[in-house]
Amino acid sequence: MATLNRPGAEDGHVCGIDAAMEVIGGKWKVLILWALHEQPRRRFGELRRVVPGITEKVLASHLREMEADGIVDRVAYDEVPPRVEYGLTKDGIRLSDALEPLAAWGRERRRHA
Amino acid sequence: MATLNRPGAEDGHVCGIDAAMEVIGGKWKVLILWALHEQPRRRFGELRRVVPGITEKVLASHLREMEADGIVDRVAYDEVPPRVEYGLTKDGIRLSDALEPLAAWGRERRRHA
DNA sequence: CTGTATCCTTGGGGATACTG
DNA sequence: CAGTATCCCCAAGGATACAG
Repeated sequence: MATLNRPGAEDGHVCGIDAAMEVIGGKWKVLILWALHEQPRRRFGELRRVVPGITEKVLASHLREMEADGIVDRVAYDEVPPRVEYGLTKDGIRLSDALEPLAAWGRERRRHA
Repeated sequence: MATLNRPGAEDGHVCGIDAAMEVIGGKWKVLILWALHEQPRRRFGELRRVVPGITEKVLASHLREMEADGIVDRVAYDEVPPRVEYGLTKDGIRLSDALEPLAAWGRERRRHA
């Protein structure tokens, strides 16, 4: 187990979790991650449908941030009408896998709620 | 793997993760969790020191929310000066364990950053 | 279809002072 | 020591319109 006030944490992170939290901290990011983990190569409009309640603007900005964080990749096909497919990078897949125990905890908790 | 648009998700949660995210979503909550996982029975002032940057007000409100969520327990001793000790419930410990892979992901990512 | 561009709102969190 | 009580701020997110 890592130490909280570990010497050498000059990057502003005291443990690995908060570094991860910065990446998945956006309001809808884990849902987007989950959607792409369930089925990759999803299109923009598809994601909008599968993540109910999100607006175009927020979906777009979240996707862009996740791209910048190296967990989502974007493939644009030069067609008309335009087609864009989103998927997970290797790192995104590993993140998604790392999220599974947390998801199990949430499911379990809901069962007993 | 759970389905995103699972029928029967009338509680507003589409998968287990977002239920978990609601619990750990506060800005400092994972750090508090981590601190109590490392060493339970910590006192208020101790937590304030070990979670650098947090204010009294936010620490107090976070602790109260985590208590309400059933992951933190609070024991007040009737002494003067007052003494209060915070720890994790069973559920809090399980949550903390479920967070470990995520922490590992964050640490790994920092190594390669 | 896949997005920008604007404008606006809200509540989570910060600063500070105070109390039992 | 372990917290409340106030006041305040601002960035994340929402609504809507428009564009290539």
